[in-house]
Amino acid sequence: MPSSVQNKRIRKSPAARRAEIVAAAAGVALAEGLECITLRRVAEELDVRPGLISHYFPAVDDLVAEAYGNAVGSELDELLPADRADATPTRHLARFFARTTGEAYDDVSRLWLNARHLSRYRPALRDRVSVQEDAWRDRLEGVIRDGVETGEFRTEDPLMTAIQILVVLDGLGMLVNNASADGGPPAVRRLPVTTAERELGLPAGTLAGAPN
Amino acid sequence: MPSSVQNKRIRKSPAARRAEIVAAAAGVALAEGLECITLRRVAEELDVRPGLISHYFPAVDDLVAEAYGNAVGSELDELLPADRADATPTRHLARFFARTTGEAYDDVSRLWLNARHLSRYRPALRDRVSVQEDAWRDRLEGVIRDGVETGEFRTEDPLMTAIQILVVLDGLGMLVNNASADGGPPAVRRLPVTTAERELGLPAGTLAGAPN
DNA sequence: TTGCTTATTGGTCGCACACTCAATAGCATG
DNA sequence: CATGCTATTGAGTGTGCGACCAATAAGCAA
Repeated sequence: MPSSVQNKRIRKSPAARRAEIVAAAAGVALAEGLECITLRRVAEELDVRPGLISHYFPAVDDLVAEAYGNAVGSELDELLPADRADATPTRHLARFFARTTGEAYDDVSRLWLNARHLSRYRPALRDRVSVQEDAWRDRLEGVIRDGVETGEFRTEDPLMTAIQILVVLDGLGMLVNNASADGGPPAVRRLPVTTAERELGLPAGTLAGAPN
Repeated sequence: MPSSVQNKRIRKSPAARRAEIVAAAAGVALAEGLECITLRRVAEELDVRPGLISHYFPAVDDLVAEAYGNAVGSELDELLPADRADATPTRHLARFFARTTGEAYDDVSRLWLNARHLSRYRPALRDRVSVQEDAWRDRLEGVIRDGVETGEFRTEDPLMTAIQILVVLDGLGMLVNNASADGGPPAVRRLPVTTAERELGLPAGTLAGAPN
């Protein structure tokens, strides 16, 4: 008897099952895109019947929004941990750029691009994107503000600087599905770092390394 | 008898009909998005039967790519006319930014965003996006290069400058479906102009006006 | 006017989707 | 061990999509 067939029902607590569903949907979103979050696809992922997904998310749009928020939210925690007690703002920013420049970040770029486009048609998702946009901007602004206080950075408007960095990052992210092979010449890939160093009054190369 | 019902067939030359179909699809793409280019939707637009669209475009993906190329290509001609014999590079750039900053440009921003995401799934579209990307970059680089020659602009690397401007423009375009109301504070909306003036060694405000 | 080429139609097929709901069966509780 | 709650299933509905193809008629040429 093939072990892949699930002949016995597995009954879980609503909270656990719901979390499981969101996690599976987030995985699909990152790997294949938000429009691949379908009742059938997510159900298959968890080896349950599509009706069960509908039971927890009567409107699939809400699952899409939730999955997006989950994926992007935990990525932010990875990128700019909320409790940054141990390292300097400079090291935090360097870590930020090290990760956002890596190829592993492409899936995240794709997800942002995906979500920003799909927002056009799905109100629930649009709201979530706004929330995450604010969260990313606030978190980055916080780091910059800290750096200004310690004297590591120099900028008159931390918020504007944060926005500027994110705009450049988004602009490069637009190319992720397209850029011939590697994503263009190195000078282009380093545009976000260059922008940050310029706007923060840092010598070139300060944020380029790859610390812990 | 209602005039809206088409009881008599209208037979056109293949070239004319094909152009008509592409134009209609481009309109749908700009107004509603590339995923709304369906056999049924385009046929309705032209008051013909869906089968006719299939006849001219056996694979709908090719029509999508063609419609995108048509819309974005003619927008580029509007933005940066190929034969720029009459005005200075500065005036051309000012015109460029005047239009790209206007609200009327939002549909174009949406289309770029749309196309860049959809490229993930549709190879034909992906190729077209690459072509248009190159065209926009080359055209902008040309204007910058001219300006450097006349001494109006000052930059060591016209290509890199062009890319930088387009990246910022794309980054702002990411917000088009989302940005609360107007698209953020004025300082943010002017980011592309600010970037251009900085990178071209121009005094602030040089490119901000709205010439012819 | 007649005939012929072919642009255009009308109808159909199969697929994937979200959503609904009564029936079923895990499993905790007593 | 028996029972009740409810998580889970299975089956079905309706919609919109791309693709396919034989039949039809527009309009040019003879």
